[in-house]
Parts: sequence; structure tokens; C-alpha cells
Amino acid sequence: MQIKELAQKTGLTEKTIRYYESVGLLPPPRRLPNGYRDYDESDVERVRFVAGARRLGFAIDDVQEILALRDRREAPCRVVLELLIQKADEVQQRIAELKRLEEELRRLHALGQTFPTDDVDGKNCVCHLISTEVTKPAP
Amino acid sequence: MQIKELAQKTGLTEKTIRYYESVGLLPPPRRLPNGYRDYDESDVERVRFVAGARRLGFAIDDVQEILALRDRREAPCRVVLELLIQKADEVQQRIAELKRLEEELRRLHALGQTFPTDDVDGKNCVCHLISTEVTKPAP
DNA sequence: TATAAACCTTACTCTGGCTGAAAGGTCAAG
DNA sequence: CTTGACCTTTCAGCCAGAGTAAGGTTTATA
Repeated sequence: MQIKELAQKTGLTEKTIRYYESVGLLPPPRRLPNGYRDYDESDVERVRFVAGARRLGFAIDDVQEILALRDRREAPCRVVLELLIQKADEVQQRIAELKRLEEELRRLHALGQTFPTDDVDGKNCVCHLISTEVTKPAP
Repeated sequence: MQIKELAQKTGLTEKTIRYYESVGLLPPPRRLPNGYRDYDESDVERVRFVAGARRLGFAIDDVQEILALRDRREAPCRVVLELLIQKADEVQQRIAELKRLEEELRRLHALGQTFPTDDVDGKNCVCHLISTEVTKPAP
């Protein structure tokens, strides 16, 4: 199978697959006589694994580590389990940050709605709103 | 005032201030006879505005646009208000995505806990868990 | 007066995770 | 014989800075 089919089967782009190969995430594949990359079902599985891990937010280095363990026939499961919980905690933190941010954005918008919006120099300009409301030192 | 004081007053690093200048977000400042950058209070205000907008998640291009409007003495308020709500919606979407992701991570972790973690080849390996659980085609 | 320290300058490279462009090779159909 | 769909390589660029090098200037202290 050529690279396009692999891309279609895994949901990645051809570029991304070549990129993964270039950083060592995927081994150099067989080549057809004309130099084209030639993949099989086991490649599909590996690429799917990589794509899945990336979708879960794992960095390429993490995926490398897991794959290296797997390739050495060591059980990466414990490592993966730890990474899973660690990643989940990170995501949780990020969610909390974004919630604060969203609240702040809506608050500013509501505040901006309450006064005329064509006052460039006055205190009521939304621009000043950003510079004076947002940049207060944190409590 | 030199760049360090400006940095302290705005909470940015000196590097970041120079970077903002290099991308046109801040105008080239006056220079002291020795070539050092020389800022005043209006620069503090502008940098604070930029920093505030960045903290709200606006891209540098957005900030450019807003500042350009302001510099042309047009009222950017309506634009800013629109951007605020647009950004808030984006953040809301991102939060939803991350929530799904966190749930998925915790689900996988719980699932991984329920069986032995040293089974490299069997179906019970967490690695297979990633490749077979996560990469299912979206329903 | 020497020198150390604290400040400043420009210019370059590096990050992560790709994506795009350029310039070309290969192969089947019409 | 040409068109078009594939494929190949390599280089450059994106964001938003951070890090480092190699130097110039000013101030405080010994």
C-alpha cells in the first residue's frame, strides 16, 4: 500500500506520516522498485497507535518512549498508565484555566455592552477596558 | 525609562518587549545617546494593553488590528467587542474538547487498572488499549 | 584607577508539530 | 505524446517567544 492509502486509513496526512518517519516515530518502510514507500497492515496498526496517542495529547517524545518500550518487548503498560493519569491531571488544570479565561472574556463583553462603543479617547472605550481592567495586578 | 523598568511595570520580559517591537506591535522607541531604548508612561500603557490582550488569548495579529484601529483614531470598540465574544466561544469549544479528552484519559486509566500490566502481546496491554480503543472510527 | 556587576545592544539558533512550496520522477489512460 | 494523479526530496516558514553568544556602557566599590 502506498502512502496515500495509509494516510486515508489512519486519518493522518501524507506529510505527517513522512514527518513521523523523519523523527524516528515510524521506521523507514520498504520501498517499491520505483522508490515509493510501501506499507502493510502492521504499519497501519502502528500509525493508528501513534495517531491515537497524539489525539490523547501525548507529546511525540512520549509516544517514542512507549513505542521504544514496546519494540524492546518490555511491557510499557505501567508507564502508559502513569502517563495517562498525569496527562489527565494536566488537562484538568488546563480546563480550569480556560474556564477562568472564558468567564473573564464574557465579563468584559458584558461590561463593554453597557456603554457607547464609539468613544475612542474616553474612559469608556473597550480598548481602555482591556488595558485598565485586564492588567490589574493579580489580587 | 529603560527596558528593564518597562518590563517590570508590565510583567513582560525584556526579550518579549524587543520581540513585540520587532514584529511591529510596538513602535521603535526613542534611544538614549548610548543607543539604549528609552520609554515613557504612554509606552507603559500600550505595552500593558498588549499584555492584557495576549493574556485574554488574542493572537498577535488580533492585537495588531486593534492597535492599528486605535492608532488611526477609529473606534475599535465594536471590533473588540466582537472579538471578545468570538474568543469566548472559541475558549468554550476548547473546554468542551478538553473535557471529552479528560474523560477519555480517565476511562482508559480505569480500564487499564482492571487487568495485569505486564502482558505485552496479549489483548490486555495498555498499548493495544490505546491503539484499539482510541482509534476506533468516530461514530 | 581598576575592576566587577548590572545593565544594555544585535544577531543567531532552538522549541513542537507540523504545513507549504519548489522542482522533479513514475505510471496509466486517452 | 500529453495530461493528471500519484510519488519523491529538500528547504522554508508558522507561533510566540526563550536561550545563547559576543560584545558595549554605566555605576559601585576596592
